Amino acid sequence: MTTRVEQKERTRRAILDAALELSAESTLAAVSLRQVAKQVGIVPTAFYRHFDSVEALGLALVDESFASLRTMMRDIRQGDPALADIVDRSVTILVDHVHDQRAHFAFIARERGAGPPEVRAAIRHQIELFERELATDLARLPGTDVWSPEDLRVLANLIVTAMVATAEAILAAERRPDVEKETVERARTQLRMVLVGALNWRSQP
Amino acid sequence: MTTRVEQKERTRRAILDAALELSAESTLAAVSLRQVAKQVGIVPTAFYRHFDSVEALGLALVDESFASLRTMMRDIRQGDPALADIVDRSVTILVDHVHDQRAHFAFIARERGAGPPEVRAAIRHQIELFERELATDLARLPGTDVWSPEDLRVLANLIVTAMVATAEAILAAERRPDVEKETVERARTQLRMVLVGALNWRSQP
DNA sequence: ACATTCGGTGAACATTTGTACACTCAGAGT
DNA sequence: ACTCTGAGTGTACAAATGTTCACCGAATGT
Repeated sequence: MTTRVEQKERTRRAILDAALELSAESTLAAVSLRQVAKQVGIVPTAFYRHFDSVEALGLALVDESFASLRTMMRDIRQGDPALADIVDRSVTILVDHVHDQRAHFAFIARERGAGPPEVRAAIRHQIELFERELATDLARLPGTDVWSPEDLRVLANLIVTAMVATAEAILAAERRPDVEKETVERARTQLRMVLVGALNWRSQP
Repeated sequence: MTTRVEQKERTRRAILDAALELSAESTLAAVSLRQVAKQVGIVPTAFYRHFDSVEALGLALVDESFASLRTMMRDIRQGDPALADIVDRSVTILVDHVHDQRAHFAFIARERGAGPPEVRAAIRHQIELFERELATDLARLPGTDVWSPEDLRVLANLIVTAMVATAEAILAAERRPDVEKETVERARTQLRMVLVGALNWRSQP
């Protein structure tokens, strides 16, 4: 026995999952409404009961994907800041979440560059918000009080860029643990390099 | 008066340009053979005289795009290494080339994440080669003699990642000089931060 | 001068696409 | 009990897709 809203939500989920899966080969822009419908097991026209278009579907997926990203961010904040192993912990959490939310991360990585303009813009905006949050987090770290707000934003941007690249590399590593381990180790080293740079910032020209 | 090979080459170019332009809205994966043909002004079947498929076209575009990237790399190498303003010069050259080869850079940025798997792989490979070249360049800089080859690769990867992100940001800035200027300034600062980190590397834990 | 090569043509095809429209029929509100 | 709402159905159609095939005609090699 199923209530009406339950059933609708279930179908909606099925559509989202189908789109996630189908877009994995290339792009959401290359996914047709009919493909999604077939995969879900509904008739094409029923799609419109849930989304106005495939693009609207894409925007919903962006929301969903970044919601899981925020969960990750919360996890990272969860620990003692100013801890020595903050780098290791952050990278580990990132890796775990990429494994956990593989489809979502892959979706963002793909649609960030390709994908309908609106979707692209939405992703860009979310990443920017992300950077801002990281910047305020960094401001709470000891030793950053001599930093200008702009430099903090610049640093946050660099870190986010590196982490996005790391996530993409992990996705590309697919099921090769050795490659992945190398990627993770690289990310840790890079973060440390950046931190060394940060700590010595403004002490030289 | 046109020789036969000339005419063929001209049509080939027209196809490449059309694909570059059409794929700018979303992705090459979403571009149909017929769209390309129509844009070029040839009949769909004539397309096959030049490429086996749209994917093959994509691979050709990857080659072309990276050829122009190598030109840029050569320009950067052209100057006195170990120069103090090496950062400024490199960033300036990057910006110029992004403007000059806008379509190619945009193509790579898009198809790197989306696009047919083969195209993705080709781009990934080229970027890796790029990293390697940068690593050997870095090895020639003074002060890097205490670095391990692995750390050099890691550093090169970080720099390339940041530069790719910078190029993407410049493309996203479109025709807004203020945003672009900010982006460029950010890239310079980031490179300096990374260099500060690099110079102090191994001198701390 | 003549035969050949080959880039481009044009018709034809089976599929797939997005969307419109009228419909059913079970759960929800009264 | 009775109506109403709305998710999902089924049919239909014009448009666009990739690929095939036979064909043309001008530049090319001999």
